[in-house]
Amino acid sequence: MELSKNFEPGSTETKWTSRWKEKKYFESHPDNRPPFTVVIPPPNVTGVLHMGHTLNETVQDILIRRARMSGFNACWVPGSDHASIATEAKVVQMLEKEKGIKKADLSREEFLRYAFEWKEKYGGIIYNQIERLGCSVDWNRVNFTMDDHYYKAVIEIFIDLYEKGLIYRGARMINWDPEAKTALSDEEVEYKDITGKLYYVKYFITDNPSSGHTTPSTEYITVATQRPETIMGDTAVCVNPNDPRYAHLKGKFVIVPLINKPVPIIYDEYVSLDFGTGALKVTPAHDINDYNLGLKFNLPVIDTLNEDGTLSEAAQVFVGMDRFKARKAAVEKLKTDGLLVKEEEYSTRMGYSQRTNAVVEPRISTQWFVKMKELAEPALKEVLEGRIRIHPGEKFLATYKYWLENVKDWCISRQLWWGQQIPAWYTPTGEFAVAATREEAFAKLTSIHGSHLTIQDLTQDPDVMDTWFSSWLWPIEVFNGITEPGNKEINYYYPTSVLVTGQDIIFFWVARMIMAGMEFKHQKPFHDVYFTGMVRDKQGRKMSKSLGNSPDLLELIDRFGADAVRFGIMISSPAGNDLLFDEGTLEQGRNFNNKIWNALKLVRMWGQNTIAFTETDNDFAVTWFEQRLRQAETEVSELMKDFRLSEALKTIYSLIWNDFCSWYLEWAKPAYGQPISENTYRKTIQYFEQLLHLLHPYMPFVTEEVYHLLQDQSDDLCVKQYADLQKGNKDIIQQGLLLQEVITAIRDARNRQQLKPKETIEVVIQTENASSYKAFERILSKQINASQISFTDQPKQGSITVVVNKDRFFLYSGQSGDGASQKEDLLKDLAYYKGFLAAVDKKLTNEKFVSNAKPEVVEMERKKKEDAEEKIKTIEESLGIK
RNA sequence: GGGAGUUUAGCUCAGCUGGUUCAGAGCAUCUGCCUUACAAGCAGAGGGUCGGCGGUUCGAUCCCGUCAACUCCCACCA
Repeated sequence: MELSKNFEPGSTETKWTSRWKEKKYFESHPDNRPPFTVVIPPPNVTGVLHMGHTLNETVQDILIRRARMSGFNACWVPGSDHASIATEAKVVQMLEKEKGIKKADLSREEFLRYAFEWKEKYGGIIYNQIERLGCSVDWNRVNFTMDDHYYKAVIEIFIDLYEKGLIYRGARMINWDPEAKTALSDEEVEYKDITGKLYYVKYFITDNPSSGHTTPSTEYITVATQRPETIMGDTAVCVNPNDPRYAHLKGKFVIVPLINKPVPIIYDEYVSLDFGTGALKVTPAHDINDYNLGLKFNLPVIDTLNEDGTLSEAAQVFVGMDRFKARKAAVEKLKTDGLLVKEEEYSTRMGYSQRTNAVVEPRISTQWFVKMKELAEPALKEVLEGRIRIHPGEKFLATYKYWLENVKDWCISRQLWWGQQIPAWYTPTGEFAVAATREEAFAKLTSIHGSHLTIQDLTQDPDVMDTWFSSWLWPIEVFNGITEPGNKEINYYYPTSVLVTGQDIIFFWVARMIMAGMEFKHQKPFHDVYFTGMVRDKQGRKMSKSLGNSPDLLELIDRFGADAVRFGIMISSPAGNDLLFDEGTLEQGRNFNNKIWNALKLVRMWGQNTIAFTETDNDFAVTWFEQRLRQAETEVSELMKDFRLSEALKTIYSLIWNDFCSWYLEWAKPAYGQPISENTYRKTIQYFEQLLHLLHPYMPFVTEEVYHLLQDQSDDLCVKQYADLQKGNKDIIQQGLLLQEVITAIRDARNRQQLKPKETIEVVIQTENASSYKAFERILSKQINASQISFTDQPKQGSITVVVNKDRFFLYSGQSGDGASQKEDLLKDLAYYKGFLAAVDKKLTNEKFVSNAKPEVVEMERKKKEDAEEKIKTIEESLGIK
């Protein structure tokens, strides 16, 4: 069979994807092997995978495939997340744009039907991408956070926590997203620095209205505010009690501008003396600090905003106007009223909704909360005491610790339809019960409140739960661990082995999963956490859909091949470090594919012309590479153990490209037209297979394909088990390095003498250990294109000299060499070694060094000194100095 | 305002527990090659006082302090 010029990823990928699937290699069932479990961080069903996912999935697949080939029962659970708010926003948008339907015109059931249709469509796209990337997931185990059993689990957990007193309902100041019209958790708010304006507004002093006389005054307090549109919600002005400027105003009131309403002046140390004017307008409904002041001083709360961010009836003016328009209008009105003292630029931070990017509005509202303190404690301990290991280590430990130690209650209700509906049932008079069904709730309520109700009177809480309130159960409920506690699967697969995820969701997800694991399973959800960095574009920006700077994964796979994409994303991404996405590394990956492909072509060619002949002249190549391979396998194994995947890949890459292709294959190659010895050929295939085996977790397709093209195989590479590690023989490896060094030095000398590759040279070697050179004489002579090599002849006149260690090589090309430049090179070397020797001598004559440094270090320095002296002697002799 | 991270060749980045036989890789550059697997390749080469300053040490790219630049996270100052 004629092989194509280059590796063709497309057909190979489809072939092996379906073959692996047919053979059910990636399906896992509990058995008596040790499990290696990974649950995929479920991507949102809002769209397609971006490069961050690609990195995550690749890392997981590498770990899973390596475990599978190391004797573990590898189980990788795929799935997706319903992503409550993000998906609902997308569906609403789609309905309006494509069908002209408004959410308000749909019933809850109708809306959910559309949402499920959306999920089917995009979930499918995501799963296809995961498959195209070569991920060895168990497709029988697909989970979705809104599956029936999963839904049930979330409800069960809610009820459980409520009954334990860890969930409560109450009116609090929360983050409100006016665009999605829902509450958000603290973590869903992103702060950005912006330049805003600070407006200085006059509040005229007046008497306490209850005193009867309300004498208008010409005196006023100037208040600084960023938000003049909330003035109508003011219920006080606050100053510091120690502020002499306002000390005389005790008991006085001020007139709230725009609506001319008197409110009291209150005194509290919360207000800084030196910021703004030292006077603060207090708007309890629209600012968390003001809210707290309001509680303290028992101030009324006037909510002047509607849920969509327009001004409410309570504002009295600008009713129905959007908050930002109202701000402008309020400023205009203040100007015309002569109440605006000045406005100035002001840099501040503003909270934005992570999902809709709307400016978040602090708002008082009745929501459901999880008490976090109790849950946080065991989750913190588990990590601090080292039972869950985070990679890379300390970097994230501090962040994790700080967050858990200062964790605030978690607002979990969302005013949305897409998600698990809160299992709380209300009577017309506002009492409620938490229960899984209407019937149970009814039973509970009648037992407390009597039986004057009918079951139809109950209404369920319309809100759904925060998406993370379902995701935090992921490692448990994908094995039905909540709904069928103690089942065979959960017992076998849990705790999972490694969680691979982005560092950006350490609070949202990782910390909460640990809490859930400890609370509901009394056991950590995973042994290790591997944080990947963020994938950024060339300008260093985070790749995101909104910026449109994330390339399309399928297009990349089409252009470079899945293996190349995996290679490119892995080669430059040590754990936890950000990586700039650069197509150059994908090209490198594609070239690597071709390198392997071409090596395959060479070996297959050899296979057509072998000879049952075990001549010794190939033996050094074969002996050397075996040891080199063992050494590299050990290195890779160590690196993998430490999750240093990027470095392990580099090691394999260099092993294949340099050691195997550039050195070994050239060394083992028979002379043109000559057959190769059976032994060398067999060994070559064996080494090649081992290399493919080692690389397979990173580049599954090309390795599987080449494995089968090397020779007929009874098994498939993806399930082939690794053999035990063996130690490489250092002496042989060292000899190989020496040979490489000699070849390179002589080739360099040839280049400097401008010898054409085809011109042969005669070589005389002066060395004390001719025997080791004789062992690779054939290789050496071929690699440097020598017509003859002698260990005894006198160097011919006009030879140039190359020195490697203590050995001298005289090269004679038949034409007069450039003696001057050759001498120059030797002098340069000489100067270097003399400097080197001086440095070593300085150390060895330093008594403090000799007495303080470790003996082996001193010994090494002595060796260096000896070597350098030998080398200098050799060079000097060559130069005829001595 | 706290906390963390980054700063190594022209570019993108490696470098684990301090020792000039480890200052490295890929890309880019230069030289020579269509050599019978591979020009998406082969054989070579050049290029960095490892951000600045100070300290610990016999010895620091690697430890400590400090300064500078960039990045991220956390925090309710109008």
